[in-house]
Amino acid sequence: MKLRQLRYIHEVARHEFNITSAAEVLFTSQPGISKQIRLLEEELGVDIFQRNGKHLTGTTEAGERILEVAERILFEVDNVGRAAAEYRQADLGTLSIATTHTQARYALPATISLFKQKYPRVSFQLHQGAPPQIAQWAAKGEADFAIATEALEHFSELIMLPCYHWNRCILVPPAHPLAKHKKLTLKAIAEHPIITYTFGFTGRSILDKAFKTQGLHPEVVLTAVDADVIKTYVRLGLGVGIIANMAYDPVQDSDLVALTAEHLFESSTTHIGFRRGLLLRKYMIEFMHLFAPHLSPAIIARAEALNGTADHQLLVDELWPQVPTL
Amino acid sequence: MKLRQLRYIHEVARHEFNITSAAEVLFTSQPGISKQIRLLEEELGVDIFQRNGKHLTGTTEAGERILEVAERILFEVDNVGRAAAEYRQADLGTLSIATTHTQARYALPATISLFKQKYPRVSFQLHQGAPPQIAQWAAKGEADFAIATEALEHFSELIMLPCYHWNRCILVPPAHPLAKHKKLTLKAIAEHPIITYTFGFTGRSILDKAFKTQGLHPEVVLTAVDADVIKTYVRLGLGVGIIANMAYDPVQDSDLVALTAEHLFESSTTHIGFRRGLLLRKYMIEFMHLFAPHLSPAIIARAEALNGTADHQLLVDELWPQVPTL
DNA sequence: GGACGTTACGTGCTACGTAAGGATC
DNA sequence: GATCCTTACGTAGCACGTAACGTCC
Repeated sequence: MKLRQLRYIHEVARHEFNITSAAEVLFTSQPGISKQIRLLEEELGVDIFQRNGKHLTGTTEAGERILEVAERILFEVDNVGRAAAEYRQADLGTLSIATTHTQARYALPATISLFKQKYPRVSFQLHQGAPPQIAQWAAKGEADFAIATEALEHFSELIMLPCYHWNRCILVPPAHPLAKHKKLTLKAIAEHPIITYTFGFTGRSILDKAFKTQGLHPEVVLTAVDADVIKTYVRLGLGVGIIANMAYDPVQDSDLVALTAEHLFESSTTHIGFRRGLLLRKYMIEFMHLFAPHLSPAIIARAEALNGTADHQLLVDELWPQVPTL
Repeated sequence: MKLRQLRYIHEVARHEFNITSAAEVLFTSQPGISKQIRLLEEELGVDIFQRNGKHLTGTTEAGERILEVAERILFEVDNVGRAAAEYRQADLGTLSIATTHTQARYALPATISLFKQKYPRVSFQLHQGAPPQIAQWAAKGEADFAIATEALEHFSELIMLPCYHWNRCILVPPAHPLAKHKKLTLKAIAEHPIITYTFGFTGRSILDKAFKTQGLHPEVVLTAVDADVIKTYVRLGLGVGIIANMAYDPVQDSDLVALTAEHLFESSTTHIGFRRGLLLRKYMIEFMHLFAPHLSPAIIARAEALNGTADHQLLVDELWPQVPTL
């Protein structure tokens, strides 16, 4: 068994069992891959791929399991590279973050700016996506970190740490009747058309829960992935915006009125997640610390050591009071 | 990076950084290993081993981390082999169990006998050792299963499942004053010299705790790893034996009197543990099931999926009532 | 001086790419 | 007919073993 063979079967599986396109990505010849796959199958004594004549159509049951393990091996091989890079040049490397619009636009810029200043030689990548996709990127090792408020908790491959709590505000044009309210209620809000986040984004689930528990059924006229779109339609008078606090900019959004809604909704918590077993470079730890100061290197090391065991929740509970609220 | 190179550095590290002896074990030449190590270090851009002139003296800091990851890779490579073997010939393979004397002598024979009958083509190995060593064997992948009552809980690399609860009995010669007691007390026992298990074996810690909480300090005149030695000295009249229930054989030990001590001591629980991420062959799952019938394939699959996460304890709690008492 | 690691060198294996052949859709 | 995989074959690189050399203790 060779690492090369594992790379080949992995890439072929990723390319819907098309050897030709896998060969292109791997910068090698198609017959080479074909041959190596055969050799591996021969060595292991089982077929990995199902074949229809000469065409690969899928994996065998054995292949399924072999591919899972192969994926872990390739991930660990990357870890060897990271470990070596750390001691070769600690300030050189890559940092790939998968996150949502809200984080990328409002929460991360300050941290990234600081980070780039401190680690100019780290090649920084930011990938924007929907929460489930973000989680998957991190789980598959295609991104180092996932930063999001939703959908991370169901990936047992990810080690999750709380970064900050936040809540929402209500956004209306100055002339809107709600703008005069001293103390908003859910009932008052629910009487107007609502513009807020798409389901599955930026704590939308908590928002729905709040209305539901009071038996309210507001009319949501528009949902968007990002606050900028929401603001645009609030400006057009289409409805009342409900956005994350940090998405309201007192200067740029001075033509809108923001009313606190912290007493109306349970706060949400944004988490950072990384794949179990990911070898964390020093600059990665530093990045987490910059983004969430309570995540000290020592705390992160503990989270790594616990590695998702039963005690992880204890660590999070211990950490909880220190998590800042935005 | 090649798998071969990882095997080389792993084996060299295991052989106290002696390339020559590693070469012997790997059935290859010493210069070959030397060369490959150099190539790997060159490729990674860091030294893995510390050198004093031409002699290897230890690992570098980077090497330490690289070796850790390499070890995991090699373990996963074995998993690929296991996965393939499973589908090639499901009833062919090896099963290596690390356990203590007590388990090997009293708890396991019945299961092993059944297992060998059902899987005659599985090469079965049993390694006896002290609990910490057993745990380490399983954690390092040198044994598939660890079965013991003590010292397994502190290895986070192991997934542990409860097999059975058991308690102790008091063993005395027929003429001994305790033999007439209707209902034994700790105090009565503590007045006699005690012969029992060595600390760290077979639930010894629970035994000590029971006496301690009553403020009793019995004189332990002899400790042994196994009940056979204990019985021998009880027969010689050296003291009162305290052994595991299952170690008393009514036929063979008919010259001794066994008095139940279940009301005196907290019961102990024997666990089976396997390394996280170990690819379990069907016959391995079957073995666990034979040994502990409540460990059904479905339960084991759940334990595997939880993989030591926070929910593992919940599974164990759920399982607890079904764990038999011997 | 003995054990150990490295360098040098010749050999054989093997992974590769190109080209040709066959199967599938 | 286009796409895709396999077989065939020549080539280049590389890992290996032996032998010779240098180094450490």
